Formats: sequence, structure tokens, C-alpha cells
Amino acid sequence: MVSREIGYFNLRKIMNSGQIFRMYEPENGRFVVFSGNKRLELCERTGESKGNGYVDFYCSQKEFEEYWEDYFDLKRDYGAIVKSAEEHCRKSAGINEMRGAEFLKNACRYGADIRVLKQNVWEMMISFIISQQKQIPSIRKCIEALCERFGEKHVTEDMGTQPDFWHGFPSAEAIAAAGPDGLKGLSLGYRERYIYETAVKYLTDGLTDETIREMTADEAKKYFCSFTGIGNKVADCICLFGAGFTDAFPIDVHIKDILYREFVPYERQIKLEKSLKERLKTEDIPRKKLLEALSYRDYLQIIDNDFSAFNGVKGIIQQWIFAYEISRIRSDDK
DNA sequence: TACCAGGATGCTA
DNA sequence: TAGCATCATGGT
Repeated sequence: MVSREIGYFNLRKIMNSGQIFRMYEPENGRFVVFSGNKRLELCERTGESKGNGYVDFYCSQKEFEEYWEDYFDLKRDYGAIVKSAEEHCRKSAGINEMRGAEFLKNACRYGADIRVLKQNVWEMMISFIISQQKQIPSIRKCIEALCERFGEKHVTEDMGTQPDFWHGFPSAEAIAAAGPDGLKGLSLGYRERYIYETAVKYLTDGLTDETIREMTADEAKKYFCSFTGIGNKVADCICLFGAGFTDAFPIDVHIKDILYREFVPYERQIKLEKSLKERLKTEDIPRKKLLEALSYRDYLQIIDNDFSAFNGVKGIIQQWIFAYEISRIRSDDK
């Protein structure tokens, strides 16, 4: 076991932040993480100094240093990111009707202990292909079903409250070998073809995490987009959560909502809404339609304008505002 | 029943 | 390049 005192680290928030789908909390404060063909148990304990806590990693020192330390992004100084975010919010308060700075400040307070995980590229490709047009619980179910059918079976070493076996994430070979119809019955819908064709191309190209690391962020994103079923959003998720490009900024419906609501000046919002009402000849504009009134380029422009202070770690800020947003939606549901 | 989900694709103009 | 319909499936 490896025990570390770590600041800015909250496993429950990481688990619920939407970046990882194979993480569970079988008992209060005890977590299990699956990555490829690895499995890790962790426990959180309250630390002596404020903001820090002890975390027990149930693995060898070697495995911790070779894999999990980078996986949990533990070498990065998250305190420095928080400090720069606070400074940015303080400076920009008053600009853009204060909404953006205020939202960002609250999002950073909520999300600062969410580490952006460095998972593996292949697992992120398939996981985020599955994620499209699905809710997070449904994504988890599909991925787990995929693992059960195609993943390598492992025996759990410490027999006890846990099931005595688990499955790793399936390899591209296993999925490709199953053929075009091999994915049926997993509730994947139209994504079956995307996953199968991605597995075949992945093998044909001989893709590895190492070849991606030799690319620039732009090259990697462009390359991921050449797979059927991977567009801008999914490619950015792979870049951020799998390839370690921390400037990648996935734009999904929640991020669009945030950018529109908090960062588009009221004057522009009024104009957009007015023209949309005239065009659609109705006063009742669905939120989705409103968010589509801005193009992908428009959203990129907003990010360029309002997040340039975070160059180098923009993706981490994205994850914090995303997690903050979905936590608010979830508490609204209650 | 209708609508939505951490979207992508293919067609049309 | 933008706008639009369509793509399965499960959940509310």
C-alpha cells in the first residue's frame, strides 16, 4: 500500500465529474478504479492540514510511480491553478456584467479538488464514442456490458465483500475479431458501427499512446476526427482525458449552455433571441435551438476571449465548470 | 406521449 | 459553410 497526503483531491467528485465511467464507491470512502487491465482500490482519510487528506493506494510503490501517480495527475500543482483562477476572476470582475467571473469563481471553488485523469487513448476513444446522445448512467452500463463481453477476465486477489472477478477494458483486437455484428445486444444502437470501424482502423493504423504523444494537440485532434463516429467534441475528450493535452476544451450541450448563459453579453443574447423568434415565428424557443444559434466557431471564439488566461490548463478549467454545472443540475433534480 | 441525452454523419443549398 | 434530418436506446 502507498499512503500519500494530497491536496486538492476528492475522489467522490472525480468519480462524478463525467470524465471517468469505470469508478465506483462500494463503501463510504472506499473507491475502486478500473483502467485498461488495471484495477485499484483507494481510501480517503482526513488529513491534519486544511484542504489536504491522506489517500491510501492499494498497490505497490512501483505500480504507483509507474502508473497511478500520472493517472491521477498528482505531479501537477493544482494550488497554482486555483491561485491564478482567483487572480483572473478578481481582475475580470466587472467585465461582461460580472457573470462570467462570478461563475468561474464558484466553479473553481467547487471543482478545484477534481484532478483531470490521464486515462488511456483507446479506452477514451470507445468510451466517448459511446457517450454521444447518452446520459452518464447509461454510458456506464454500456461500457460495463462491453467489458463483460469482450474484456479480459481477472480474479480479485482479496476475496471478501467484492465480487471475485472483474473484467478489463476490451482490446481493439477483441472487438475487431467479433465482426460487424459482434456488438449487438449491448444497447449501443447506431454506435455499434462506429465502435467496430474504430477498432479496425485503430489496428490498421497501429495506433499507440506513444504515437499520439509525438503529435501536437492540433494534429492529434485532427487525427482522432478521421475515425468514423468521432467529431470535435469526442476528439477533445480523448485529447484531454486520454492523451494528456490539457488545453483541449470539449464543447458539449452543458458547456454551450454555460458559455451562452454566462459569457455572451446580454445585448447579443437579446439580438439572437429576437431574430430566432422571428425566424421560427414563435415566442417559445427551445433551449437547444437557442444554443444552436451560435456556431462552433462562435463558441471557440468565446473560449479564446474568456479563457486565454488559462492557456496550458484550459481543459482543467473546462472540467471544473462542467462538473460544477452538472452538480447544480443534479441538486436541482432533488 | 414527447422529449432529451458529455454528438456525428450525410445531404442540400 | 451553415442548416437540417436522421441515426438507436433508455430514461423521465
